[in-house]
Amino acid sequence: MPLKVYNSYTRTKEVFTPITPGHAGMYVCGPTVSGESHLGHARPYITFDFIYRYLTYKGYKVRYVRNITDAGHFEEEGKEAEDKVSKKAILEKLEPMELVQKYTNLFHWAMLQFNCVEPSIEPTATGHIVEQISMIEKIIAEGYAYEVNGSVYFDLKKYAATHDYGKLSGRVMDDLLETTRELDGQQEKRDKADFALWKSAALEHIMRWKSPWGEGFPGWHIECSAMATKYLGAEFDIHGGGMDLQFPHHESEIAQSTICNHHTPAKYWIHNNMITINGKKMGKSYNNVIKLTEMFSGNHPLLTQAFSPMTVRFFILQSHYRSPVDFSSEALLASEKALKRLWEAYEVLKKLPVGLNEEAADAALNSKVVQWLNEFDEFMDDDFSTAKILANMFELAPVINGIKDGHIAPGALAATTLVLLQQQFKTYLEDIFGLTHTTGADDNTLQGVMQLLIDIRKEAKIRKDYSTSDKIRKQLATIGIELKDEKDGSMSWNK
RNA sequence: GGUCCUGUGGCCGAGUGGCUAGGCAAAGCUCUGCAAAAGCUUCUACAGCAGUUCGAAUCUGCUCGGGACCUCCA
Repeated sequence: MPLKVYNSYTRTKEVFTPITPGHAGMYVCGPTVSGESHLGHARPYITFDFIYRYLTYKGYKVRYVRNITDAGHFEEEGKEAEDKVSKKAILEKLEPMELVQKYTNLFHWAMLQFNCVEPSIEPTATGHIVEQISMIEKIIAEGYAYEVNGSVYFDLKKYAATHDYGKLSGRVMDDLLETTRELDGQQEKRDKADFALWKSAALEHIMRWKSPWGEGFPGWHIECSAMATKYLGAEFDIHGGGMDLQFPHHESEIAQSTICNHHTPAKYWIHNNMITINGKKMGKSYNNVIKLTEMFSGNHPLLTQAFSPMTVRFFILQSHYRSPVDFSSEALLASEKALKRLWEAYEVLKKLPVGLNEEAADAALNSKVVQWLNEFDEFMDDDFSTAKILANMFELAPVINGIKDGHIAPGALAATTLVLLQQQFKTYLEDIFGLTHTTGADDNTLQGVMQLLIDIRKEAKIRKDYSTSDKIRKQLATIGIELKDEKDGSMSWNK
């Protein structure tokens, strides 16, 4: 079955055909480490994590490059161009690199919480100044950039005359010339829409590098182009990022790389939609940011409780990556419960004994189960429809529980079907969706203690000493261990 | 103002022109010492108006609402 992905560049679903058979190169715009990661950041990195995992599952050897932007952003503040990192560093009284390290560490910590696989290469902008400078030199040599007062700008008008600038973001060049806001250095540009490749550094600027045009720092867009080119080549398979990066970031990347490498950089552009909060995009300018640390601790006015990283991950998986997702405590709570239910079914499934019956006693149920399972790949191949797979899993959960509880005969499903069921759940929940849960089952000490408590409780129940049996169950619940009486008189527990 | 997306049951969310998405919440029942869990059942929606069609949540038009981008942004 071929994998189909929605390509933002062509606005259609296309069959994924990698440039080099068996290999896939993917570049995803990483975070700007001038602040703490928030819930909004969770979306792209979880999205591209399951995309990465799925490509790997499909047998591709994937090179996943995700950068760290630790230099070079411009921000209008009054009339001066500023470097975001430098500015924050002054505020926090830290060395710029100290600040960058701090937020990089926090970002890595968050990714670990979300169980995101580390990228193959995680290049930093500051580590690739040389590459960026040489790329700018090439663009100048090609005649598409010009230097003014130590800054270098991309000549957009010249580019747009022969290239389709605005195709990715659906923009018309003439509109851009009218609407582009006044930015610092506007008067030295040939055209308002021209963007900076290199920016001359004012005296107070801390982060600065020597260049053929004097001391300065790189423009925002050039870093991604330079690093993507270096590690993935002039043309690579997938370029990903949030939808809000389409313009101007990705549009500009296309322009730079096309001139420099004589080739459009990426074959497929994949963009995830935003997380909104009460219908509004989460962002500093809206003052509605929930940091990930706040998410996990529940320490935020908009949160009624703490939500675990896996709940957030599951929440994101429950909707399509190209749909906007509206956050609320209520929605998160629903996800938390849903995940718990699904995971418990999965734990049950792992323990179901596989019989030897080749034939299914219940042929209708068997074929339905097989169909639901086969649809997993089908849905994923159709532009990563994770929500539909989860829906199927919830169809299967009653079947699993039914077998355990005896509502469904043990031989209802063929042995091969049960094995397939176990495999698919493991593959999708753990390997592709990247969900984890520590049950405590791997902790031998805890196992022993629990067995002891279960034995005591069983004895109490036989004596009809319900105050003791209830006490054990209640006390365990307060420390987060749930004890269940099974239908056959046994007891099970989970953390 | 320009460009584009979107409006699904109490809430969150899938959705191909015709066939029950799913989850959460709620109600009833079964099981159980009690509970939890689980199972079964119920709740059948598609902003409004008009059109195309044998048939539309799905296509077209208009109206109303929400959002994104146009500026740093995941």
